[in-house]
Amino acid sequence: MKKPKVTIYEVAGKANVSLATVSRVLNYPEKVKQSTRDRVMEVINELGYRPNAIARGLASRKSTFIGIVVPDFSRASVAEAVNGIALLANSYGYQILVFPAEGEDRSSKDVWADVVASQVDGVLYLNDLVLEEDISYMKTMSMPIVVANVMVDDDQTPIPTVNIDYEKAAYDITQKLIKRGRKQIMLAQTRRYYSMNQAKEMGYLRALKEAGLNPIILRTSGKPHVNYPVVTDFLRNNKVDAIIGVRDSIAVACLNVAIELGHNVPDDIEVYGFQNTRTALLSRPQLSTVDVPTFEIGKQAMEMLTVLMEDGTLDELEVKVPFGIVERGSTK
Amino acid sequence: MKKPKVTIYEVAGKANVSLATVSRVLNYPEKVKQSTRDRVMEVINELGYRPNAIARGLASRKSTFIGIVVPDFSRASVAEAVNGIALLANSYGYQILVFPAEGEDRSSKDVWADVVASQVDGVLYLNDLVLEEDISYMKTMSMPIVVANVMVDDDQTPIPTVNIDYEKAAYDITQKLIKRGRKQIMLAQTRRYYSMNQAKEMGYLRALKEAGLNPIILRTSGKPHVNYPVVTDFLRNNKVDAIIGVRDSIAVACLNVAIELGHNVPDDIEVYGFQNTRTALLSRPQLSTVDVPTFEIGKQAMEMLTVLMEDGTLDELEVKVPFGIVERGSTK
DNA sequence: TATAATGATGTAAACGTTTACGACTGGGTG
DNA sequence: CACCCAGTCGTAAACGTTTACATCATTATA
Repeated sequence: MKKPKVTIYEVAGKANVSLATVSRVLNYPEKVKQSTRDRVMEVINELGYRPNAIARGLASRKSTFIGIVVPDFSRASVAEAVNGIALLANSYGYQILVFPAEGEDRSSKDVWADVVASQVDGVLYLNDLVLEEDISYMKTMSMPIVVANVMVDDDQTPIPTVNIDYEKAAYDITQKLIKRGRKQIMLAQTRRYYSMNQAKEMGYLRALKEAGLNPIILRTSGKPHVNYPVVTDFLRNNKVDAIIGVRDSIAVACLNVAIELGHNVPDDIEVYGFQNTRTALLSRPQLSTVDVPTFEIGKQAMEMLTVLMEDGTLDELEVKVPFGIVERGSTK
Repeated sequence: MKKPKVTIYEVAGKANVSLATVSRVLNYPEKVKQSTRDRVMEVINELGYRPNAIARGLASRKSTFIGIVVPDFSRASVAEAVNGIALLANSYGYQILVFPAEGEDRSSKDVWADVVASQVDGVLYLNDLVLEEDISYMKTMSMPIVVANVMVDDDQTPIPTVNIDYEKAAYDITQKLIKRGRKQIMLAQTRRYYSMNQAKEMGYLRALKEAGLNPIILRTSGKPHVNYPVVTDFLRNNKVDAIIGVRDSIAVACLNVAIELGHNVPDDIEVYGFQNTRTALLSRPQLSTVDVPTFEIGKQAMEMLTVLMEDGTLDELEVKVPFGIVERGSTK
């Protein structure tokens, strides 16, 4: 039952070489002669030897661990990003360590303290609810960090980020609606402050201002069950001919309410969402939405992190991956 | 910029004690005199000392790491479970290491090899697509493992699992439908083999058999865009008065198609889903579904793992957490 | 043929902890 | 006063690697 871990010593012994040589065939194969390399590899396979990652980390002073600090895995945007990260991390030989960021009794301070204690080589920050506190911690850390799918307000000490241009995306869809003659365009915004949603609002406002239209903004929760009554109430009392939801789920809620109140979608009211999640396909009519390539964002972020860890510096501090706009039944 | 890591030596020096004492105040505070303990703690805070987790792991021969092997974070069931795991792991002082299980070029063998190399103290397996190969690996490992939200076919060497009784859940809702007079009850099943979905099918079949009814099973993909045409086609050619989808998303797809074909939900056709995800709230009518407490499952699994790691053994090898059935507009 | 350069391997010191063991106190016991 | 014991603390050996440096063999150069 108990399988005694096989160490580098036993491999060395059985292969009649020193442990340094074994280490070398693993890390710098070109530095050891073909014949001995083969012999060592054979023993390694025979014994099923796997280097102890912990010891390796200690000796080499790099852990080959990267940390991801994440508030909530069930948010579609982070889950997909994690998938992208995992894919790349693995092929680069990095292991992923998870730092949950949203416990009741867990302060930013605790989280970042854990991060430094864990000796990770780099950190990916995926918290879309951006905390000022976190930002300031990140700035003082000497560790490679990249931030994914978060807007960090521009500043003296910039932090590497990757995301899409949410401002422009919102601007684009708002403008589309305007061009189709819509005048009362409502933005269904979250109550809580999310940097990305703020960016969307800016784009929305910019487009409206250019067209000389007035904004109609409803701030509500992201949770469907508290959503419905609020939206229903709002839509009863305000005349609206288009709706942009900052998330697909919010947009779908609005869409459903609109239909229930007797409006026709998309004839009376057009609806756009944000993200292109699975839920966008499950509404009737299906939801038009901004396609955010979250998986791609995760991959990009990981890519940036690896070069940051290797070179210590980055050419592009802020990469924007392209977004798409997918038109479905909820718009014309 | 570069912050030199502070080690236990510096703390010891500044506090005028040996490094052993510092280590002791961290690990066995009761073994050191109050006054020196205070003094050491003061220095620790002053210097911002954090023990190097890697070195600690090497010396103590336990890593305080646990691994989670996960196929896909974007599946709602695993994302929530991970949240639960993270919450508990943290309060127990464990760090979470991620082992992605579903790369194109990654075999089970690779995954498990990584797991042993990483020196984790225990493993949580969340792959709902259960691979025979993985199971057999798990059985040979000497490591504490618990499997969450997966049914492992009973066997000589049982593996600790936690999930809900999917068979019974399916049985229960099927029976409810039968009692309400439904005769043509269709099961919308996944094409791919998932152990849990298999269990649902068993429960469905059992209830039908007891009532002397014939099963109507449609096997299709879980993905909405390939779903719709298949379901549409099927529903055109088969008479059905109730539908059970093995996932909420599938159920919603069926619900939408049914309405499009002119049926009335829930009068002509009742629909049940499985999982109680957000999407169940976003359909019209809202979806009745089996509530699977995934978060709770994750917590339980982590709980079991900790006792397994401490004691090396478990009283209950198979815990079932209670499920609920939530009735909404899609059923009567 | 002597010497330098190169390649292949071994030796041993790190890396930052934990922990068995031993040494030193001081107070209670007989 | 001799003894023992509990409470504290320090010493030093692990833990399993990586890697600078030393060593030795081999080949190229003059």
